[in-house]
Amino acid sequence: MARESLTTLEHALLGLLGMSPGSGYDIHKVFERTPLAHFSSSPGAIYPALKRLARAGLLDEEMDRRAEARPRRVYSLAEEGEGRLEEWLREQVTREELVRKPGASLLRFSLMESRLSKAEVVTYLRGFREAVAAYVAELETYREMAKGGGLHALLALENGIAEYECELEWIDRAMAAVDARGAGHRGRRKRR
Amino acid sequence: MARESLTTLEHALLGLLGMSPGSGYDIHKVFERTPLAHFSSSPGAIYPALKRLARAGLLDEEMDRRAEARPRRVYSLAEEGEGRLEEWLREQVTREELVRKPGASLLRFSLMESRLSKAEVVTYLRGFREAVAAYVAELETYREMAKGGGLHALLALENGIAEYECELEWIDRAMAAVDARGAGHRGRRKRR
DNA sequence: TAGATCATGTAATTTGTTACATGATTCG
DNA sequence: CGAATCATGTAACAAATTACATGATCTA
Repeated sequence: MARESLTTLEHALLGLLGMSPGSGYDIHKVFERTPLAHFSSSPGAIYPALKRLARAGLLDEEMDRRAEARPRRVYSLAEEGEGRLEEWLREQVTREELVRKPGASLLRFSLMESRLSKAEVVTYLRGFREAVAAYVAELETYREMAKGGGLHALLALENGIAEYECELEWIDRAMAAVDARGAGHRGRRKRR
Repeated sequence: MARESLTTLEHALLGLLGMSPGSGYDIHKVFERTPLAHFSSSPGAIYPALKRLARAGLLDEEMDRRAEARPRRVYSLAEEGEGRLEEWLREQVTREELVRKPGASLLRFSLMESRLSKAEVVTYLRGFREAVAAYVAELETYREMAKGGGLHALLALENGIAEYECELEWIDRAMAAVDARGAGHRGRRKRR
């Protein structure tokens, strides 16, 4: 059992349920009504994923039968799940992830706040920055080639470059913001 | 047969083969070596998709057996495929597409150059701009909410806002560039 | 009290991923 | 002449989408 690696959706579920336990419908609402919306809120994706994670021992499943209502299955992060989650949170941003899983790097950033130390967060952002900068450089090399092609192709390429440059600026702001804050939640202020 | 709507990959295949016919491996190379890389270059995605499109009558499949080499199946855009492609190219950008299919709106832009008139392109960009602006406005409303949450959540939200604002700037530049060029390829300079 | 929407899912189908298979050609 | 890489796929499997199903509770 237990596929080696989890999907982005599964990681998102671990992260969200790690913040506060909830049911499939709670997750559905988050995906429906917050900017996390690029995940599908379709039940056919969420419920089976929760079940998979529970079967794999990464989530605890608990039946909630207060009162009259239909019983709801409430999921919370199991210990093994914490391990897997933090392992994922510590993964560096790669070119591959940048290109093939847009949003994943940012998702990881937004879920690491309470689980990684400030130093780790800064390291993560530094790696993020490097990966983006390298990709921008790669895209620049296409520019000459694209000049031979059509106008739209060139513009589309420039869209990509601009987008990632904008990401770079954000990363710098984010580093400053993280830095400005005192020692992180898990930062364990230097003893005494 | 013929599912109602095509996937983004299938639309991309129609667009690429509409520019110049080619084999599955040619497509693979494009996805592998150009910034179109967010499509999977895996043969398991490409070859079946080509077959589907050929079966549906949107692509023409032709066996190329020059000389010694293994025969390659060369695909080109069929007439029905042109219709479907142009139909898709004329679709407006929606919030849904922006959120759930990142990259699709830009792909459409880059494939419409030789098939839509300059006026249509400008209209498309105008719609694109509106959709992005509306989405930025939507994200702004979350900002207040996010202040209650953690720092990372707020930063992630601001990343989204910054990214789409950057997209707005690009759209303006693109409109200017398209406009600056003479009457478009399909623009049929005013008679005489 | 009828209709919406909350809350929970299941099932059929399609798509995409990963891994494998195969033969030709080019490179060291 | 052996290894890489070009070029073509197939097969098994996992995952996501779409559509359906069901009952409770709120609301006009």
